[in-house]
Amino acid sequence: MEIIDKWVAEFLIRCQHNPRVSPTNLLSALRFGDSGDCLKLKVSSVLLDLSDSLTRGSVDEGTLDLLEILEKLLLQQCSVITESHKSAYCWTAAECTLRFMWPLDPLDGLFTDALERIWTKRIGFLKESGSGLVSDELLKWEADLKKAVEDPEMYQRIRESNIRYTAISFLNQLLKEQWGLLGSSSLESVAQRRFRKRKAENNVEGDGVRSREGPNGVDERTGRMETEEEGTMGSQEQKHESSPDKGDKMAARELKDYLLEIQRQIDPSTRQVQEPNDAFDHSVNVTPQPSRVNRTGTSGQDHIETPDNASEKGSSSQGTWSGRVRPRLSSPVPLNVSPLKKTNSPVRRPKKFWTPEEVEALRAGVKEYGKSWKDIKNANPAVFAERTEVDLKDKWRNLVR
DNA sequence: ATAGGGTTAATT
DNA sequence: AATTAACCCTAT
Repeated sequence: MEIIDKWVAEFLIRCQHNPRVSPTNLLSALRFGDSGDCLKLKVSSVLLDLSDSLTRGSVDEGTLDLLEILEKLLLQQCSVITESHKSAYCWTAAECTLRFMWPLDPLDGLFTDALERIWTKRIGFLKESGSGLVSDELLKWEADLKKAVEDPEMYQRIRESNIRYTAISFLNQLLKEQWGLLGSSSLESVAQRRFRKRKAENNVEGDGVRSREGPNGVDERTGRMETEEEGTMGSQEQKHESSPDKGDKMAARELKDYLLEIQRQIDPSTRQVQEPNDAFDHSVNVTPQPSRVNRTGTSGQDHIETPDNASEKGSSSQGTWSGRVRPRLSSPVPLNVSPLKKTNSPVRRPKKFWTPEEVEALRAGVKEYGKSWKDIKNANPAVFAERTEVDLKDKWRNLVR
């Protein structure tokens, strides 16, 4: 797996909140192994998984797994284990046990099984391996829970307490801390470094290098690309306040190129059959159809919210990837928002006839929701995976005719 | 997001 | 040439 793939994956994990791109799809598509590299990527994905399970409202033994994995990764990174991490683990373990304390008598249900599985085996293993997650708090819980087997009063007290809330609070705190500790993604860091360098070069050579702007003066913002990271470029100067966002624009555009490309590979709904005029030799077949890439907001961090213009043709952006081999992904067709040429639809979506199932689902949908095509589509996402809301509307128009 | 007019390609 | 299904474009 190329390093740039890892970076892009990491970047996506950190900033994407596009529901159409499932992280599990992403990670399996990129297949990274067990090696000690790309730690940031792995940490990011574990955090994302934790985040996901929290939004699903599940605090279970899978959460314990994730916390243990996270500890290993952080140790490889030579980070310290934070208090929130320990507390989150401790309270999650307690919550996992509490879940089996529904019978009134401790010996009735699966409580003793859970005690054995979680506290004796799992945490026993942690103790053996000298894990930092074994805190005093955890040991106290272990003692209390084991005592509860024989002490009905203790059992009742624990049984009625709200452990879950505390566990979730600590998990949230842990997530917040860890995302913060990660800082900029590798991709962003390199992009920053590159455009800084370019800015420096441009300032040395005078004007000249400026590639022209699109016909419609682009108005793009690039969010917080300026956050600092490891001082690898210490000697590069800091003093160029003039034209501060020029480099930002170019870097953002490069990032966006990558994101569009990789998103097309990952997101099946933007993938189509092989284009006959495809001039590239890469193995993946991706129909260039930028207008179809659905970009839902990226939660405040808008690195890539750039209304594109047609000016980024090959020759003008020469310096961009100089000296670096662009990975095997093909170049996306530039989004064309030029006022002169309003139609920029290189290909028409291949015609696909409606199946009886789809028609039936549409009929039922209209019956239930009326002409709320969006609702109908959302009600049966699987059936209508290949249909847009407009498709539904058009089909209905045909049906009632 | 939806409605409605327009286009494309297949079928008659 | 007319009809039709699916798809595209744009104004609201």
